[in-house]
Amino acid sequence: MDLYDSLNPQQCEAVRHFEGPLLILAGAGSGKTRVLTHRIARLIEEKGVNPWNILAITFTNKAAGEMRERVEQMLGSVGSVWVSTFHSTCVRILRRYIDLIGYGTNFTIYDGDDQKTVIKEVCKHLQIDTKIFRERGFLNAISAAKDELVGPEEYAQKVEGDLRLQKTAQVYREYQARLKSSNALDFDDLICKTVELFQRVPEVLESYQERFRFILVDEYQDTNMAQFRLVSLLASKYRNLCVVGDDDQSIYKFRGANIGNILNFEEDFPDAKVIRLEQNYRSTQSILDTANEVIRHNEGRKSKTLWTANPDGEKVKFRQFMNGFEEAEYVAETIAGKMRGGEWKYGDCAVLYRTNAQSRLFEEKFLLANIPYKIVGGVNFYARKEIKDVLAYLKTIANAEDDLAVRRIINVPKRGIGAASIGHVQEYAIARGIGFFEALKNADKIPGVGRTGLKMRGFVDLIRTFRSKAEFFTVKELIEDVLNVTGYVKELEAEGTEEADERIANIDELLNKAASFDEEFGGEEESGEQSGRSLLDRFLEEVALVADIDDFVENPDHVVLMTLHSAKGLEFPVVFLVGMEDGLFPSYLSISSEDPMDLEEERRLCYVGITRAKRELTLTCARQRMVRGDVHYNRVSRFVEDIPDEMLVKQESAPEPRQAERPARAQNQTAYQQARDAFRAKVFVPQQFQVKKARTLDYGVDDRVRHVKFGDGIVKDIVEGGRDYEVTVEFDRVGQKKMFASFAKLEKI
DNA sequence: GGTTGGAAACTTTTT
DNA sequence: GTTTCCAACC
Repeated sequence: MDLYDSLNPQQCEAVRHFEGPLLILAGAGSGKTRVLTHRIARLIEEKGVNPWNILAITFTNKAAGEMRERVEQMLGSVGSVWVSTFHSTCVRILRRYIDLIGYGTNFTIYDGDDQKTVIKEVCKHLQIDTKIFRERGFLNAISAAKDELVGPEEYAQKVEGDLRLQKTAQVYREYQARLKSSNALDFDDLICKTVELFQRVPEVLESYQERFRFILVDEYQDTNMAQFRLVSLLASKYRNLCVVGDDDQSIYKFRGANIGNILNFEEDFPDAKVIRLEQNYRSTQSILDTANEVIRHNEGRKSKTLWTANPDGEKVKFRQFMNGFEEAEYVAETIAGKMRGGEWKYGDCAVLYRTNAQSRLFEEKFLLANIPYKIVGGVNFYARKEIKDVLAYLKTIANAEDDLAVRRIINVPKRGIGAASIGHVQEYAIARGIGFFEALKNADKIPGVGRTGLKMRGFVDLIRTFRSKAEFFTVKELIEDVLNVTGYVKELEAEGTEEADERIANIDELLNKAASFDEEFGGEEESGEQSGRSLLDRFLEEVALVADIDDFVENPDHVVLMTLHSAKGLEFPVVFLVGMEDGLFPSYLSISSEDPMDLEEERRLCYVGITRAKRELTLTCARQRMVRGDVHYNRVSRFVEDIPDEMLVKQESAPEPRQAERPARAQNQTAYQQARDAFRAKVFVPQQFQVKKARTLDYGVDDRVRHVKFGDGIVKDIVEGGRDYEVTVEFDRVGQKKMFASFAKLEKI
């Protein structure tokens, strides 16, 4: 058996380890997935462990899918090895036993939007002024409490004395009560309700302990307290727990990840074996040196130094630009240049940034340069309005208790059921302690509803019809039927706007996903865990737990744009790490935070970014950047300053590639190039004005001037400011306006 | 009950 | 700069 041939000694040791706790500290690119898959293969093949007894947990579906695939490649089918994410593992357990702690097993899962809706209603109900107490704050606090396994009651006890926290406790309690009455769980609940189940019903815990005799956890540095407890409970009987992680890549503290879980593993499991994987197989020496220099500045880490047998490669490049436009343009042109060279494909390149908002500039430039690209993240596909609408129909059909879904679609498309009537029904429902849909059935008896009751009756019948069809329809057929009967797509078609077209395209995409789901699971005999659950239920569940990154496929030939967080676990030959500016990355919040750990987390994020690169890495930044409409002047990121000069190729922002290519372009001006030049002119003119400060004005007080948007008017006042003139104009049509001369481009008439 | 315009919030990262 | 939300009108 050549299981060990391709492994280095440390990897071998990790694979060979059989029973007892094992901590694998795996540096970036050190082949941890390979170790995990080999370990699973060895347990089954050499140690005769029943695949049924193995549980492998990851954070994303993508990681889970990859691992399953790789194990299958080694062993053939591994149908019964349980490889899945924390969240879907918990859902599978809860679908089976959650009735033991008072929920229905057909519970729905609320996403972030749903949570926000509930919080809003709670605030209204408790008469909390959301101008003073922000909804977001409540949600964060509740999520943090759940991460720590603190329930509403315990929370209320803990916060005595502090008014703000007491409000939070009130909101928490009401929020949780509403979720329960809707038979819904939020993401955090999935974990903590599973823990609660295990603690309250020892028999269930025991059965899973028996089943999962060997547990492997990936990305262990990102586990929070609740997840840690979950794993500990499961592993406490056989203690065959193998965790893999890298404290230097812990970047989810904001989400409750507790870096202590990995740093203290040896205390929690004193007999743990610890193995370090320090050989990197991914990057060149230059890239690795850079990464080591950056992360070296962090305190409180398990010391390790990555090394590689790979060649030095090219030095890491660093460039600073005047503004974000030039930065994006440089990246676009550099990528275009690489394509002409023939050595690289689009798919080899990735642009990584700190915040999603940065993607727009790159998107614009890539469009103009005809560079195929894909943006990962931003608005999750399943969070889009049209998708949520369709899914709300499906949820209503599947789970009558999901109030949120029912209320979402009761008037979509318009049925003449307005907010007032909905309010009456809801009051009725709350007063009687029944669900919203249940109340709807009695609509004609509810005071204040009046004739709308008839329309509500119609809606109830509609849903009933769908329900009976759902018994024998595939998911795709059901969605199509909903769209046809309700006229949802027709309404969009009638709009005829670009936006409506995009929504229709998204719905088509959803139909495709439904079709492939039907194909994959439709014919399948319902097996153990899933028995008694309809295809529709399972579809909704799958859809509730996917992240945008999960749909990311490596092969297609397009440049990928994503946040540093999304990029974790991925690798690319050519990486552009953009926006390396103090205030953006590290973020302003982390710089001004009292807790130095916040800055360390940003530095780890930077480390993650650098180590995504296999062959070439370019760091860029801009001197001035538009943030929320106004200009910020940023210094070069301190992380770049951490890197010794001699390790970087620094180039000042002289735009030589552009000049070099000009002549060629002039000869062969295509339509798109003209369009691009026009766009460039449009974009850059205001920038020039800004720099030039409009020294002289060709109009004065009392002159008549013309404005592009406001029309004609009379100049009332001109005030000289620091670097511009503030002009007050009395317009004929729109009245008095104040504006800056360099932006307003007023014309004397 | 629906439409529209203006104000306000947002931008750190997400299963 | 963009999106979301709410109030005032139709």
